[in-house]
Amino acid sequence: MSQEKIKNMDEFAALCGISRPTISKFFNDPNSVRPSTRDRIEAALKEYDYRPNIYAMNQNRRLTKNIGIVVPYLADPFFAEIARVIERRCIAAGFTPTLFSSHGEQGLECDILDTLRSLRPAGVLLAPLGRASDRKHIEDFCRDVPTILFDSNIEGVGAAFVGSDNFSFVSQTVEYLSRTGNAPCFFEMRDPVNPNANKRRHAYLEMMRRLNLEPHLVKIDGVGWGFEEIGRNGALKVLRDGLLPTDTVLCSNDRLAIGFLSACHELGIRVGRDDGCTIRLASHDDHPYSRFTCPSLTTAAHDYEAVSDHAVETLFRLIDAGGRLEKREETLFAARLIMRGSA
Amino acid sequence: MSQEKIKNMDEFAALCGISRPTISKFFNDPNSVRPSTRDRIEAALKEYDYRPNIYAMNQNRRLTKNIGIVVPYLADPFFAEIARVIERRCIAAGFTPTLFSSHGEQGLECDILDTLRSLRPAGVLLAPLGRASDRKHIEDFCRDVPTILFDSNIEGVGAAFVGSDNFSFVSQTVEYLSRTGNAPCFFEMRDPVNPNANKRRHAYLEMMRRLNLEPHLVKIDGVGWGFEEIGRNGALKVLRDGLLPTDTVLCSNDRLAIGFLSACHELGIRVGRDDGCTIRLASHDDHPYSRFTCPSLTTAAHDYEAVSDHAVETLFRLIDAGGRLEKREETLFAARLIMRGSA
DNA sequence: AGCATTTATTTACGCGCGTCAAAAATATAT
DNA sequence: ATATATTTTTGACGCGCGTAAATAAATGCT
Repeated sequence: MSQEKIKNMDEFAALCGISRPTISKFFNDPNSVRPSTRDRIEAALKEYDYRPNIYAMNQNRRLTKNIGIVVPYLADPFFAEIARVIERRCIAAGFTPTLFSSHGEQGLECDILDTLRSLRPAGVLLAPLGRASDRKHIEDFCRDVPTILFDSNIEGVGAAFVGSDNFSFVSQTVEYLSRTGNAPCFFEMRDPVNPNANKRRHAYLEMMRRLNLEPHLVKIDGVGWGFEEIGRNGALKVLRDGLLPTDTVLCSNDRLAIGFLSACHELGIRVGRDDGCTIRLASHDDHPYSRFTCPSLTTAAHDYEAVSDHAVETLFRLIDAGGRLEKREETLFAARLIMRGSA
Repeated sequence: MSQEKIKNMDEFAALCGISRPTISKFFNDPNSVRPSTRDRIEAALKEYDYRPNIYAMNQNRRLTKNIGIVVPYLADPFFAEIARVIERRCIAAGFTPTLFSSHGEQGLECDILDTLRSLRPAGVLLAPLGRASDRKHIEDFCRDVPTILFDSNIEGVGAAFVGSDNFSFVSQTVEYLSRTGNAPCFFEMRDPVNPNANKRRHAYLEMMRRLNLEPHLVKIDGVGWGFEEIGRNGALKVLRDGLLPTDTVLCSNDRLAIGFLSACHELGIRVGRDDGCTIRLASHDDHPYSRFTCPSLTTAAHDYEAVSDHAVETLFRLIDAGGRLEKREETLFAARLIMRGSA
């Protein structure tokens, strides 16, 4: 490999002995040039290892190969994991994904969308903050950029929504817990940011009604994204004050449950189905860590693969269709109950 | 706010009644134009909400405001957390950070560095894969782009390295465990990707030598980034086969320890200092979840803040200095022992 | 008011690349 | 070999913006 550094396509074209527009065409699609030409370019590519400036390309292409991925909080392993899967799918499809985290803040979410406009992405996969989102800002963005929402829905915004069916989650856990022991109370944050939390509460209430059981909501205080800490503190308070209405607890999500487990351990309360256990605990999400808690968490699992796949495929379809779908699609995937040690 | 959409600086300049170069100057530094001019521009900004295309800016600026952040595996909450802190620091300093995850793969790490060249970043904060990195590729990159390495060091590469002092981690845990009970064995992966793992093993051996204690290395099989699973399987095997040489275990890192705890729970082995506990377990990193394990993990904590701050500050200094430092700096931060329930 | 100084405008060019139309070269078919 | 189709080249323009030099306007000072 030669040492000289090539800084633009003109230089590279000169070294190839081929005109720049042809080189440009080649990078757009190597099969669009004659095989002999392609070979010459690829040979030169080995020799000088030049790469076109991707951001300069994007400035001019009708349609870029960029995809924006936005999640509300990347330090949450749930989003980290789903972002990881989605990112890989995009790469495999020949796109250049760029990942952004809103860090739980409305202002940053808006900034990210503004930055994304500059990127001229072919499409965007957006998991909005939810209640904390600036709806109008997101609406405006979606009007200009082909966008698929995932994880949390904002009614009517974006070309499609792909997520999980919260009723499926809660109905399975409630049914299972009720069938195998006492009916659960529902443990949740008083003021959840994520709209899924509200859907889950409603699903719980509805399921309890159907089963002719008395519902109990246990609402705990706390704000922000430190759900484990919030769950732990809430559980400590509830347990110490004897406010738990049942021996069976259904947490709105796994991260709260992880905090709950931590509180139980601290108070010497054993959780699970075994003899000597006084509390059963179940939850929702199948968080990457819920397999490793002590006891392991019984939970309703997202179909991560299906959600990621379908979100990405829908986006590709949207891009192919020129940025518009016939009508807004909403796809919800059912949960899978995973029985582990905690209930 | 007016409805018309402004798509470039020319249009915006026309609407302001101010020349484009002046507008450009304003966006570069609002204080570089006369206050009255600034007011007019800011008023127009409210009216039409225009934002310059950041990627077009970067193509031409001598020095961009871009910063690249690269971590080896973003689904690891440790990196997610440190990336989060660093990202926020950069934003606060007026930079535009872009976050990349190598997903544990050499090929992707190289691709990311190539993509980063196109971004023309003012600087890059890179946590390399470690042993799995393509050293030459990274060296070449660092020659062209001002880069600070963090988390794992590659000798002689980059303008500086900022990380944690592995000896400080291990010496504190070994000393503490030995002082308060039996000396620990060292539980680790047979073939760790992260160079810190090797440093920690050496530190363990050295500390045991100093304390005149017999060292025991427990090496477990497994590849990839699923450390909890690897730790769990390794622990299950070791515990079932009675291969554990001591009742005190020091894990190379918290994620392995989380897996170890899970195995202990499954086998009915109680971990901690209380009566009835048969194993003490400690570890390193102070992983975001180690506070919530059951029992909570005794561990040596990174000084996340210090590492992030110093990495970012060093990068800013590097940028100010035009991309070169007098000589390569290596800064290691000491660990802080955090005594929790597990040992 | 007159002069020096600061700030803004004009003009023109550059960045690295996409894209288009017309002309030239090459390949394929007859 | 000739006509036709395909591919490549040439040349020119555009994207959205930075930047530099020369000129014009506004401001500060005495």
